[in-house]
Amino acid sequence: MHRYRPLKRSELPVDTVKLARYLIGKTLVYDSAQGRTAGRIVETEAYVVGDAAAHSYRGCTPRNRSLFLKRGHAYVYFIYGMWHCLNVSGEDEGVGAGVLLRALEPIEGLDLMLARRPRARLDRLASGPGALATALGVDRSFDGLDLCNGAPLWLGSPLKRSGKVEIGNSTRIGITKEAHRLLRFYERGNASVSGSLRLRA
DNA sequence: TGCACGATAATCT
DNA sequence: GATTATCGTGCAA
Repeated sequence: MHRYRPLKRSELPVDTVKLARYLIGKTLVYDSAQGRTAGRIVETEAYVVGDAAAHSYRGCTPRNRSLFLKRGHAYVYFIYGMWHCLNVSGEDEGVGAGVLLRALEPIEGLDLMLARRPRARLDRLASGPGALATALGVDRSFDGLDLCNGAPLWLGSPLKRSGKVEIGNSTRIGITKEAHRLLRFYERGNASVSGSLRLRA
């Protein structure tokens, strides 16, 4: 069995950038009707206050209101007509900012993830934000969910693991505005980080 | 390994 | 009507 426990909201750093870095190495668990899928978070991006690339930049709208919930809530949006992306709100209530979860290293429920993404290699089942949401079965119905309050989708403590984990820092992927900002965090060398070799070095 | 490209729909202006 | 925080395929090297 794997040993991890739900994180309390009080354990989450209050600043969105700190939260993005903090979440690397933590776990994300979804207890669905079909069973549990879980993974180790290996790639995140921060979308901060005053950031033109952030969905919250133009203020609160019906679509992005979950980003304005206090830290630890899910913001799920649909993009490119095909994919869902899962974010964690990062600030106090009324402040719009969040962390995009970009990749997981699969830990539990690999068979279930594979059923949801039949063509994926095992270490790439949840590599990339759209793939991550698909592998877990996350969609818009999860929008606004509190991830720190006993919901079936939750953030968990890290697994014990030997060796030191180095956290890399780079520009964010797939954006045009504020493209120079170093707000992407990832576990160096982990095969489940999205993209090519260069992006996980 | 590294590009280009097409599929596809909600949201906001 | 423009925009978009993507993925998988296909082809070149």
